[in-house]
Amino acid sequence: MTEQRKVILRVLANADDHPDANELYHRAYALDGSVSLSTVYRTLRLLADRGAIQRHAFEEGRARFDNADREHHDHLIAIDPGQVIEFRSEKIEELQARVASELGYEIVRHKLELYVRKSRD
Amino acid sequence: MTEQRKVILRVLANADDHPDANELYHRAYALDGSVSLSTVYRTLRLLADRGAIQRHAFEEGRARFDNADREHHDHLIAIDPGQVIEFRSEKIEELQARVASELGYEIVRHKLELYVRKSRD
DNA sequence: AAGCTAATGCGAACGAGTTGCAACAGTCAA
DNA sequence: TTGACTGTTGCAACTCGTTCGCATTAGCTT
Repeated sequence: MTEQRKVILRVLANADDHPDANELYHRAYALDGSVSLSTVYRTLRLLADRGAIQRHAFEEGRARFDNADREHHDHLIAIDPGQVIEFRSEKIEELQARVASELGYEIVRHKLELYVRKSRD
Repeated sequence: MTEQRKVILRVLANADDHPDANELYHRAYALDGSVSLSTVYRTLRLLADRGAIQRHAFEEGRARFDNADREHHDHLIAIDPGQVIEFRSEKIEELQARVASELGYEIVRHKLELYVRKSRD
């Protein structure tokens, strides 16, 4: 367990938003100037492969990350300011499982993303 | 309306799977050797911007396309053979709208992907 | 302290997608 | 039919996020 990994893990643990690799690199670099972007990518890949963190591929191209120790949630993505909000609907989860099972499948994982804008009223 | 665009449109119209840009390029090239990859990308972007076709960003990185003249549907993706099945659940659509509106948003578009495997029973 | 392995930083390479530019095709008016 | 104007094309060079090769270094073990 190297110093760089410790720093990256600390940054991840303290992140309550959904930072991308570059953002994580900058936060880690601020704590320890010996962290490189390659190491951030390598560590993220390692952790995601082991299921220790969650990798999200939203539509913007780059990947975003969050801790996987929390319970499953879906994402509501505001398109103008690029904000990401988490939510969870038991009913939707149930219905998804039903749809899959009616077609003869069981769900391994799923992704529900609502791209939204503030409703004006 | 140039010859190249006609060919690309024809290929898109005949595609009942979800091909990516490169696959579409090869299919178009087979019909007309004067089609280039740039033009495929440019045409896809044009059509997607106008809503004439649908761009899907699944987890593999590259984008896949299908005709948008059909009604909205979500995707059920079998992970071992890589098959993509379309479905639609009115109830899920409703619940999504409710979740968003409770948080003060309205849905612009959404994406629901169920990654599944055949259920053994 | 020595030695071995695994992790690091750097820069170069990757793949999907975009873009600048000069050449070209379509369309329309005369 | 010609010419001219506008939009589209192919090519190569580029971007951006991410990965990789490699020589160097850090972290454990004895």
